[in-house]
Amino acid sequence: MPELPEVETIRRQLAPMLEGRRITNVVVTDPRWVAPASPRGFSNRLTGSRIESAGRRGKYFDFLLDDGASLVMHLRMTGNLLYLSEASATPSAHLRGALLLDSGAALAFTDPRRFGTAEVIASPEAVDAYFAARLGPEPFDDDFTGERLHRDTRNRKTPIKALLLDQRRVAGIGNIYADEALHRAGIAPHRRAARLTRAQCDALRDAIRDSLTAGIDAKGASIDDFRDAYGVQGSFQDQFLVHRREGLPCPGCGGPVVKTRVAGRGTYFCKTCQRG
DNA sequence: CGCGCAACCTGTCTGC
DNA sequence: TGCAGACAGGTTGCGC
Repeated sequence: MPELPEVETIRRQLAPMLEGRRITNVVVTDPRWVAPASPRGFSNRLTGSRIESAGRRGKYFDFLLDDGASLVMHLRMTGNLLYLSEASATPSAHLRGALLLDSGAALAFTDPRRFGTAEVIASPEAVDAYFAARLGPEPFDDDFTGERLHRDTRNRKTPIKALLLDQRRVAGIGNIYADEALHRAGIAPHRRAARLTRAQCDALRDAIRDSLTAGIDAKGASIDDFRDAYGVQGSFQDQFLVHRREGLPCPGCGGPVVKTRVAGRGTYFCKTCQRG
């Protein structure tokens, strides 16, 4: 579910509601959500802080606090972050924790599969180090170029799809947008990265941006669990070119989309349009 | 270092 | 209907 467009959709909705608000209480209903911190320690650390901004890096939320620390969250597979204008409306199903705000609203984290995380990172420098260790360039930043992608693929025999899923190469792409971008670029997902030409890397860079932009415009893809900050489904799943479309016609040639397995993930592509 | 894969969890769907 | 097994959008750590 939550790849860059889904996280960005929520971030855009939350930013105006959270910025300038003070956290009046924090409830942790699943200790795993904040581990290795303790629920009490997590709650005490955040209570009284003001949220300065709602940022994003890759698939991570980065809520900057007034003391320079950041509250960093990740939805992993099935997490949802819901904005509730009335704190009393906090959902009970799969609730992992909630922040109560001085506006009377609440931010609730739900997650059936319990992979999602929340943690406080003490300083801007520590946040930079945290992301630098895990994430490559943002797909829309100037330093993510076809040239860079070409350089990063040299001597790499891993399938290009596996490389796109590696967050240190480029941040924010997951299984959905990897399939969609590779189709747009006409590249087979199992193609060895080192075999891509410079022109293909240029095309792939553009295809990644186009796929992510389309996803953001559609307010994300809701295959199953994903909801935006107001509990509403996205619509990008209705525009998928190949992902989850096994046996359905390829929008490029009309031939059947095939399902295979690449990098351990369910992978969808068109054998005719993706020969590169 | 590069790569593949299991593990972390729960829910849902498929096939017998 | 019941049940075992496969599979699901992500990330990390381990073994080779």
